[in-house]
Amino acid sequence: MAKGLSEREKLILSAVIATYINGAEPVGSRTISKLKSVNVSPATIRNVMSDLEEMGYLSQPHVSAGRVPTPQGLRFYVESILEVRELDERAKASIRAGFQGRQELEVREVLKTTGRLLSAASQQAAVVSSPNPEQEVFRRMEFVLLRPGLILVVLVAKSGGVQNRIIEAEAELGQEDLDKFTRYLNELLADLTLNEVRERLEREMAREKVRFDRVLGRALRLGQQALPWGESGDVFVEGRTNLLGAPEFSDMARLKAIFEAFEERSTLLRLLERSLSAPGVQILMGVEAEVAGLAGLTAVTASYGGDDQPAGALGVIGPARMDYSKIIPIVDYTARLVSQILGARD
Amino acid sequence: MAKGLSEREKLILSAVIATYINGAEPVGSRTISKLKSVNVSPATIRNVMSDLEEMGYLSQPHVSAGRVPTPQGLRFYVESILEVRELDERAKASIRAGFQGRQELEVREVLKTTGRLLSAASQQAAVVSSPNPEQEVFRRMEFVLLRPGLILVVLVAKSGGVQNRIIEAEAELGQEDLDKFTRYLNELLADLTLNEVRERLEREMAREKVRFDRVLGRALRLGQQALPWGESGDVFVEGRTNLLGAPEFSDMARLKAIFEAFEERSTLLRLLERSLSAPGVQILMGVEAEVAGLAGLTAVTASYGGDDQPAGALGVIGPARMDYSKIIPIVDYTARLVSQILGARD
DNA sequence: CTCTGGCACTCATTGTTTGCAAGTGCTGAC
DNA sequence: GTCAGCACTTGCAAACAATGAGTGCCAGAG
Repeated sequence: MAKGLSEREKLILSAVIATYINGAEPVGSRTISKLKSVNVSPATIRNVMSDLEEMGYLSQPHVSAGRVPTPQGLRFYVESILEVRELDERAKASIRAGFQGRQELEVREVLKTTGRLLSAASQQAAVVSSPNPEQEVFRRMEFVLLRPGLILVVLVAKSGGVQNRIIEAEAELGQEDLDKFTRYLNELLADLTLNEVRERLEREMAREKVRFDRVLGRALRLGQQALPWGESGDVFVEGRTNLLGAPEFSDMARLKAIFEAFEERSTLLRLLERSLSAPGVQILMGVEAEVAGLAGLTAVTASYGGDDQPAGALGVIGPARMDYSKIIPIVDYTARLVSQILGARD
Repeated sequence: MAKGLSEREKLILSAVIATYINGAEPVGSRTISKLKSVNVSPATIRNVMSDLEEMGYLSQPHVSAGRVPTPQGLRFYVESILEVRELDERAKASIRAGFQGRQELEVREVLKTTGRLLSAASQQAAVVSSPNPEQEVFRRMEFVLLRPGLILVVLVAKSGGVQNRIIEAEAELGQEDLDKFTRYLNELLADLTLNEVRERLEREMAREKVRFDRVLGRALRLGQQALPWGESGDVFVEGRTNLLGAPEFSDMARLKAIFEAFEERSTLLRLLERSLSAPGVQILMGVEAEVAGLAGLTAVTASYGGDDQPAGALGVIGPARMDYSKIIPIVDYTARLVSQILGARD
C-alpha cells in the first residue's frame, strides 16, 4: 500500500482522523493548526489536505465544509499509521473483574458476560459467537423421559457447554431403557469430538445391524437424533443501545436497518466467521459489502480458543468513526481472556 | 367509573381515538365529521370535544391543534367502550402455524418463539417471562464431572425446562460418586415442586446428620447447591425494532431511554409479575409510574399456565396509541396457546 | 333546548430571504 | 516550501410572512 505519504501528511491525516473521531463533524484546517502537535499554518494544512483528498483519503461533504476521512483513509490510518499500544492495566483489571466469580458459569453465560463487558468497555455494540459445536469434545449425554414418547436429551461438552433438545421416540421406551442407553453411549463416545462422535455412531450402527442387536441399535439411533445436525452456533449481541448515542444514527430509517441487521443472527455469524481464519484482530470497514443493514459500520473482531484451531469469535461493531487505538486492544485482550477462561476447562 | 357519557360522546371519543391510533396526529373536528359513522356537523363535534376535554378525556397540544386522547381517555375507552371481538380465524391460524413443529422444543425455545410470534402479530415489542422456577416440578437432576472439583449440574423440570449450572466441590469426587448421588437424589425428590424439594433436602440433611452418613450428606449438600436460590426467572424480549417505526419515538433521547429500559430484565419482570395475580388480559397504561424509561408506553399483558396458578406472563409493549381491539385478542390467544403447549407436558 | 353555519382568532408549519461563520483555493511575497 | 491575505462558496440560523388547520363563540333555524 502507498507508503508514499510524507511524515507531514501522515501527521495531518492522523490529526484529522483523531479530531473527527471524537467530534463526528467535518474538520477544517484551522482546527488542525491549533493542535499543539502541529506547527504549521492553516494554509499549509489546506494544501496537504487537498493532496490527501486527491489520494482518496479524505473527502468533503460539500465545498466549504471541513474534511472527513474516507473509508480508505481510515483503513490506511489503521493499518499504516496507528500504533496499537498495550491496554493499560486499569482497563485490563476492569475487564477481568467482570469475569470474577463467573469462571464457574456455563459457557453461554460466560459468552453473554463477555458481550456485556466488551460493549461496556468499548461503548459500542458487541457480538460474540458461541464455539463451533463441531469441535467440541464429547463429555456426556443424558436421556430424560418427559412423558411416553418424548425424551429430553442433554449433551454436555468437555468445555462445560450444554445443549438440550427434545426428541420423539417410541412410546414404549422407559427411563430404565434410557439409562441403559446413556451408559452405553457415554462409554462408546468418551472423549471424541462431535465430528468423531458422528462417524463412530455411523460405524457402530452398521455393525449393530449385522449383529442385529435391537437394543443397542435403538440407543445409537437416539444418539444420532440428539446430535446438533448442521445447527449453526449462537450469536450473542450486547450493548446495542450504545449505538443510539452516536450522531450518525440520528436518521430513523438507517437506525431501523441497523437494528434489524442485528436481529439477523446468520449474517452476524458469517461476519464473525471471517475472523476465524486469521489470527489477531481483524478490522472490517464499511461492512456494507457483506451485510446490507450494517452499511457504514465497522467491525473489530478477533477469534478465541486455540490460535491454531479457533473455537469462536467476538468483536465490536460501531460507526467507522471509532477510537481504534482503544478498541483494538480491548477486543484483543478480551479474546485472550475468554480463550483462557474457556481453555481452563479442557 | 363515570358511565355518564352520552351515546354521542362515546361515539365521538371512539372516533377521535380510532383516528388518532392510526394517524399519531391530533385530530380535528372536521376530520371526525367526515367519517360516515358520524352524522353531525364539525361545530357540534367541537362542542362535544370541548366537553370531553373538560372531563379529562381529551387534550390539546396547543390551542389551535386538534385533540389528542389523554391516558385517562384511553383507559376509559378500553374499559368502557371498546368491545373486544374474538380474534379472527386467519390470525389465529397464523399464530398457531408459528408453533408448528415447535412443540418438541425446550421451554426456553418455546418462549422465545412466543415472543417472536407475538411481536410479529402485534407489530410491537413483545416480552415473555419464563415460568416461575418455584412452581416447576422436579423431574431429574444430573451431575457431570467436568474436571476435578468442577461439576455441571443439570436440573430438569417436568415441563421440559432445563437449568444448567456449574458448581465447585471437593476435588476427590469422581464421576462414579456423582452417579450414585444422582440415583439417590432422583429417587428422593421425584415429583416434588422445587419448593418441596428444598424442604425435603433440609429435612433429610438434618436426618443424615444424625445418622452421620457422609456420602448421602454430601449428595444432599450438592443437591442444595444446585438449586436455583432466589434466582429470578428470565425475560425474553423480541421485536423491539417494531417500535422504531412509530413517529412518537423520533426523539433520540427518549428512544435511548426506552431501549435501556428493555435491557433492565428485573423491571420488565416486575411489570409482568403484576399480571400474574389477575386472570385475563391486563392493560397497564403509561407505565411511567413503575418503570422510568417506559414512560408513555402501554403494556398489554396476560398470564399463562393454569388460571389458578399461573406460571409466567407475556405481553406486548408499545406506544399508548396502539390498536387495542387487535392487540388484546392477540395477547389473549397467544397466552392460551402457550398454556396449552406447555401444559401438554405435565 | 339542540344543532349548525359563519366568522374572527390563534398558532404551528412552511417557505423565503438575509446575514453570518466556517472553510476552501488561489495568489503573491518571503 | 511556507504562509498571510483575500475572494468565493456554502451550510445554517434567525427573521419574517404566508398558509392553513383548527378552535370558540354567536346567532339563527329547527
